[in-house]
Amino acid sequence: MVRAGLTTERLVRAGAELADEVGFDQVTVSALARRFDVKVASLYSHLKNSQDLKTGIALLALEELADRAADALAGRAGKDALSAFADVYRDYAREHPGRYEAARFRLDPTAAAASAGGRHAQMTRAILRGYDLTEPDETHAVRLLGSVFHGYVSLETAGGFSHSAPDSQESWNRILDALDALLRNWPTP
Amino acid sequence: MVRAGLTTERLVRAGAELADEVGFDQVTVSALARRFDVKVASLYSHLKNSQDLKTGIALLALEELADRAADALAGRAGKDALSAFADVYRDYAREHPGRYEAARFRLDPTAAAASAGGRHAQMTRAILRGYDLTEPDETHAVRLLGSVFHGYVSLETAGGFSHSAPDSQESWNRILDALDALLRNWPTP
DNA sequence: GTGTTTTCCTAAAGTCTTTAGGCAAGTGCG
DNA sequence: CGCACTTGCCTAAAGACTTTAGGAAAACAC
Repeated sequence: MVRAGLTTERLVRAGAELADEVGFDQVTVSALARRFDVKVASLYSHLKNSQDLKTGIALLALEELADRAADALAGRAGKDALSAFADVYRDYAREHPGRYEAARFRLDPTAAAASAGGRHAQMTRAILRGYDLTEPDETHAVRLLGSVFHGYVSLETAGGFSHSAPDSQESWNRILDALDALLRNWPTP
Repeated sequence: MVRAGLTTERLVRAGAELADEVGFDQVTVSALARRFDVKVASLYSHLKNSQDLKTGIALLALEELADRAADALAGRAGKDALSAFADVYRDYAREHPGRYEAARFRLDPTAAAASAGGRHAQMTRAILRGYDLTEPDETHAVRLLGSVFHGYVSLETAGGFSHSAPDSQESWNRILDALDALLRNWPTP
């Protein structure tokens, strides 16, 4: 019989597509096998288990997101960099909801260390270099930005801001304005 | 044989406890049946299905959270109200991680309408009455606060801020200071 | 006390995960 | 080229969860 040409790489990539189509939590080894028209057990030569597949998708998503962010940041600073960076997250979540969910998947410490998580933190710090913050305020600000971006995107994706005025896009713009103002004027107690 | 005295109410309540112990996504009709020492099929007289159970837990969590927030807000205004409100979310998530996850569960529109979601939005608006914001800025600010609180709590719960200085509690305090300053000084383009 | 309703049960089918062991398709070496 | 070897996909099977159908006994109503 003709072989399907499975590899871990291809499986993870297809898993990511599947996630975008049906949701990350609906990604299943069985569904993936169906997609390749192959028996379920065959996938276990390439994947340790179901968790392994999900971890793979999460790592892929974090990588892609970091790549896009790095691109967006090139040649920008200040508010410009802040907006571009934030938009990368929001756009990615809208284009690839399943992958975005995956990026929020709780990784075990080993996987987390090997992930692009560090790049994300570094880039956030790079943006803050356009503002006059010193430690520990810079770290507080990193955490604030992470919270706002993740929080907004996840509420928006969950449908929180649809069906009500004003438009979500407008809130997003004004929130970025507000964050810029805040960072330029970070309060000292 | 002696009856177990199951009711939807008791099942949902036990489901919430289970969620706090093993995580919301590990809450299963089977596990719940074991907890009541009863056969699985018996639960289906009280629950439409597994989704129904999860929705019930989500509604319970939203209710509890709204009750706590209402208590915390009583007699407070301004920064004081802001901090108290924010702490309710954070503390609840730390005390009841499973329930908090449940509160983030995507409800179908019918359940969402019947949920305490509206109370949460109303209370956020009440806090903002202590600041000088007019529409549509008030709505933008509601969305910002929701994003920060949800985002911070969910990153913190996922372990994002542990094992690194400064202490998460300190970031939380400084972020609340920053939000207070921002709301007192909301930028107009 | 009889009749009705409610509560829990047994049984069964469908899905997903994961492991064990097998045959055949590709690969490498003489 | 032909052979052994490795790898890739298969069949088989067991265990867990979900959900439905239909039955028996407990609780209740009069």
